[in-house]
Amino acid sequence: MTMRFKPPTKEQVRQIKAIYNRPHKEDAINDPRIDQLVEELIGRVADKWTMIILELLVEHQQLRFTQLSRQIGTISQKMLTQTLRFMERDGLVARKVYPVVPPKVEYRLTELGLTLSAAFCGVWVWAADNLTTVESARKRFDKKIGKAKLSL
Amino acid sequence: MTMRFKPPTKEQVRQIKAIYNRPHKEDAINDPRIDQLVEELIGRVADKWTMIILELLVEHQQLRFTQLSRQIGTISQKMLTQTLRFMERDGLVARKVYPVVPPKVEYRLTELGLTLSAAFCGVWVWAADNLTTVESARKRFDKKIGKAKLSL
DNA sequence: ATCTATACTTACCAAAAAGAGAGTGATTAT
DNA sequence: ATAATCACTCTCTTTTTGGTAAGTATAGAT
Repeated sequence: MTMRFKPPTKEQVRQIKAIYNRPHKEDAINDPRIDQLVEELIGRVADKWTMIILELLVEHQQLRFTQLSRQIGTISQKMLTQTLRFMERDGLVARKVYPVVPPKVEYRLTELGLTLSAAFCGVWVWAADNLTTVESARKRFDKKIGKAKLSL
Repeated sequence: MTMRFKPPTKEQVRQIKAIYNRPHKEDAINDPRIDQLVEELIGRVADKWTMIILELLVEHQQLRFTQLSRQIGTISQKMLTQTLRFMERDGLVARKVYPVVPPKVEYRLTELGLTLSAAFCGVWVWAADNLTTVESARKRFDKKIGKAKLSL
């Protein structure tokens, strides 16, 4: 049984860094205490609204609060504010306030935000490539086991 | 103002696919209906427990229920079962049941699961590289705005 | 006869996250 | 005078999530 796909090797890590045009810090990869922080960071950053906002700002360069709200359509003001605040705090978006009335605030990605969207590219590609695989796996599972088993 | 970091280009996407050793399906990238599914899939897959289990199974090849439970330490049985079920349904882990008593069940990653862990590699690398950047951004924000602003 | 081990399932409950909707404050348009 | 715009904030309610603790089935060990 040959394995066509393997977990990422150090060489892959190096190549990925090269694609994103970032210097290779050997030690950061092996530091164990980083794991927890990385996990927390990914948890924060890999949520629905954050990813949508990231995509929209990559596409449009800069958007105002209501423009974002309208583009997303289903987000509540509360969630939009909250998500933008967190992203701002993490240094992913920059907030530019114009002292006019009615108020005007523009959001754009920082360089860090842009690199994050680039980093997500791999996952995005994976998801796009494996959509049908996952869907058929689900169908197979549901047929065999029944959906009831999933709601605990 | 030169921009050192840019969002992923088509060429980057191609290179990433090459690293993960997968064929390049041009059309999948531009299909709009994919966005939603990708988002849902990432939301499912980018949660705390899923990522931890993914990492553990990459490292240990196969583990039994209680072994996973002990390795993680803080997970409840309920969450472990639930997460494993979802991963199985999505075709990320394979479940091997030995018909013995007391029961014995082994979990291992499928090929799909392995490719997912590889795809997350880019995000992992990003998080590891930008940990300090994010942390100092947070400090700066908290000093200027005050933490109170984040709890809505 | 009782205890242990395994891989769960079920019912219940608390906490956290998210949505709905009204309010704010200043200014320009009607 | 009234309404509309914008970027929020605040409160209240609903939904979702996750933890706890108990139960199940069966075989072998003590």
